[in-house]
Amino acid sequence: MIGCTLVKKIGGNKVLWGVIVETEAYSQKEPACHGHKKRTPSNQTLFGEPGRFYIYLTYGIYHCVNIVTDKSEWASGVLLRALSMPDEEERICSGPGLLARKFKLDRTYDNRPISKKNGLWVINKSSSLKNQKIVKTTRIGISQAKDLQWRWYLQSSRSVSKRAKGDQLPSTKKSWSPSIENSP
DNA sequence: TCAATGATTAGC
DNA sequence: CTAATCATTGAT
Repeated sequence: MIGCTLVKKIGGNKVLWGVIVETEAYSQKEPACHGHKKRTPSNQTLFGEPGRFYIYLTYGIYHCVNIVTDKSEWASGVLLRALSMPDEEERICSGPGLLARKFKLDRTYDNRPISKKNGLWVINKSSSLKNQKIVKTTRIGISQAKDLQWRWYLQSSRSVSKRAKGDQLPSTKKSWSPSIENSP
């Protein structure tokens, strides 16, 4: 999903968009996944059709946006952790809660299929990241299965929420940011 | 390190 | 029913 553009329709003919630069994977087979134990009304979207948004409230304050993956009856998804937005919006979506806040996404968007018709969709623009390095590392903010390296981020992006140990973006090097190429 | 904040769940 | 937990964030 890294390099894909998340797009939300806002009002008549305007859209809000940003490029996904950080993600995490979750699977029923490991204990950090919401669907690891059992299917409930709150996590059922995760067990449903792939290609839908799974959105939940966390810590009472923030929402997190996921894309359901794999197959029905098997809980798995990708958490969108950070977006890079055009121009002056740098680091405004650097964390899953901030991302959901900026795009005003909540439970009303839960279980919606990814589609332009529904006002929230994703476009594959990952070819714009040609020759760009993707860092693979451990997930953040979980208490179980901390060892799995199921977090990925675009090394050259300043919008990544938290960098892996030892991975500092040199101030001399120009960071990656979205261009017209990534626009919907 | 810790508080804010509320839905959800484990346990009785 | 109650207490603990939680895929977070921002401030210290």
